[in-house]
Amino acid sequence: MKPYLTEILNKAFTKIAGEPLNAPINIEKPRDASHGDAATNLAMTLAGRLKKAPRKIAEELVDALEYDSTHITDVEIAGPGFINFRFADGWLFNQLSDIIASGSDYGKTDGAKGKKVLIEFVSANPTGPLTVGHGRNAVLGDTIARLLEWTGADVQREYYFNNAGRQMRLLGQSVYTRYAQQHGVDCELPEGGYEGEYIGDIAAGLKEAYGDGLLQKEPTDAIFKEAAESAIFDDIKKTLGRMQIEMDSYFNEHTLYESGDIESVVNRLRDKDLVYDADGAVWFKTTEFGKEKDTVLIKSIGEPTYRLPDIAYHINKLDRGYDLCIDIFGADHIATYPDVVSAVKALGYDADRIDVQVYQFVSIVKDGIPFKMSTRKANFVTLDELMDEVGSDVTRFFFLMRTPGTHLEFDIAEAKEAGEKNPVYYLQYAHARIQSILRKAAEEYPEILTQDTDLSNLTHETEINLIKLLLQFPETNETAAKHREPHRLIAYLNDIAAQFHKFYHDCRILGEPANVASARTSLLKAVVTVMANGLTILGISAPDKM
RNA sequence: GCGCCCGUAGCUCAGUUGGAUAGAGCGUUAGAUUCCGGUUCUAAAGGCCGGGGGUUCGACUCCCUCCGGGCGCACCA
Repeated sequence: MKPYLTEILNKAFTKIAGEPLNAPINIEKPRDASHGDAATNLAMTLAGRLKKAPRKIAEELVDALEYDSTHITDVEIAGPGFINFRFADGWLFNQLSDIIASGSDYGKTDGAKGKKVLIEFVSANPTGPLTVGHGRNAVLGDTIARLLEWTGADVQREYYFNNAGRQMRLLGQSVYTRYAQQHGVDCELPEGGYEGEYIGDIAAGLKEAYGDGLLQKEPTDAIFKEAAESAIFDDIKKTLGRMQIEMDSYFNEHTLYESGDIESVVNRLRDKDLVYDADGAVWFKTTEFGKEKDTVLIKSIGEPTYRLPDIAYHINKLDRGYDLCIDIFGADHIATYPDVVSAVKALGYDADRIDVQVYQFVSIVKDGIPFKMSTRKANFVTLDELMDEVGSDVTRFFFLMRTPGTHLEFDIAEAKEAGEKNPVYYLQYAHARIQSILRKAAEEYPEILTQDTDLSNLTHETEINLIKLLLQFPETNETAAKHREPHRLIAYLNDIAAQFHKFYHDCRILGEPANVASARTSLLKAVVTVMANGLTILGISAPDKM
């Protein structure tokens, strides 16, 4: 409907102004249904350009407006100069048929068609199981990816990790310690070593495979680190799988060294006179980009800081030809990405192709008290533990229901008892209930499966409102994808469920005349389509029975 | 001290690129339905949108300032 309204408004403008508009027209759904189904503020925005009162412009526009009465039944001017439109029922019925015909494709748009997108998320180093803290990142990243896919983008999910460095060294040594202890050797974890039980499990695995054959090895021997990395990564992938998340690629930071990308970035920045040596270290002139201090890229001991591979990684992604590279970052990384953007820009890339989404931290409340999680100290709640309690659907829903930009207080106890009172059930229940009605309707009215349905039997206000709501699904997906905010979709599905229940209350199917039952059944097919498609985007199941 | 995020109903939160009378859920109160599926619906009460300035036809939304909370400001990742 929007393209149509835009078209007729453009024509009307040309008629009254003698020139084309050449400006976007804002069309939105009024908050108050009494203001119609769509409204534009065009007359108000034109007040300056035409040097006339908004209401006067609105009158001229409406006089000049030519519209198809099978689409629109009413046009009126209201308030300071809004032009309100009311849709024709016949048009709504046609749209409803389209929804049913589109089925599992309904809601897909071409807003991001042809775009190659790489979305990097999770990216936890393999030092331990994924925790509730990683959950928000993982679920947000995956759901944003799904939203972009529904708007036509070609999306690649990538997990970036680093299996070198101090933390991984400590991890290997910790495995050695447990391995030795399991053979009766009296030794202790290195300072800052990993205390989690899973370290013992990995050690036990080595014991089973090699007996005591590894006791002679040094604690720093690669075999311990590699065993740990492999076991932990298997776990991480399993956990992600339980959450319906599958990565397309895993990118090891190390490859940036092997390929020479790291060196190349430093040299290219040096060529631009943005890098210099001082105090034995290599510095990036971030003061050129408005920062108070320059930033170390390579420490005096010759090891790069994490910023350097970060920059190289982003250059690498852009060189791989993605139109858009999205990063899902926790709030603690908020200060680092400006450096990456600065470097990328300085090297001649379009920084708009990098989109960093920062979400606020999840604070954990366990047994009524907040506590700080630490992977090293084994003081955490794993995602697996959480899913054992509440399942994948509730877990995903919990992380998605709020704006990414605000803090999420995750009360473990509340999530565990969430069960029946959790809002996700409101959506799933609506879906299951509709499926049940459809099953019963098919039994009672076998003829509606074969006959054409006359949708004009949908006359109740609740029915019409429901159709109008269903039609907002594609736009909701567009908006949610554009803003990278899945919670908008949740809010919409909530509206759908509520509006359906209103319908359920007002309009019956079983026991009604066949023509009415048939039309209402069609309506419910469309509702169930939107609900199922919406839940699919969220990665949440849409059960037929509960 | 500097930078970023947040402050909306008793609680948890929405609020589309600045739009018309600021919404929902939970909780409270009063009703309806007892049904096609137990988790349903309707209504009421509840608000100086943290405070104060500014921008304009119009501000929860944009700018400035103050207050309050969180996070980040390493030759750690």
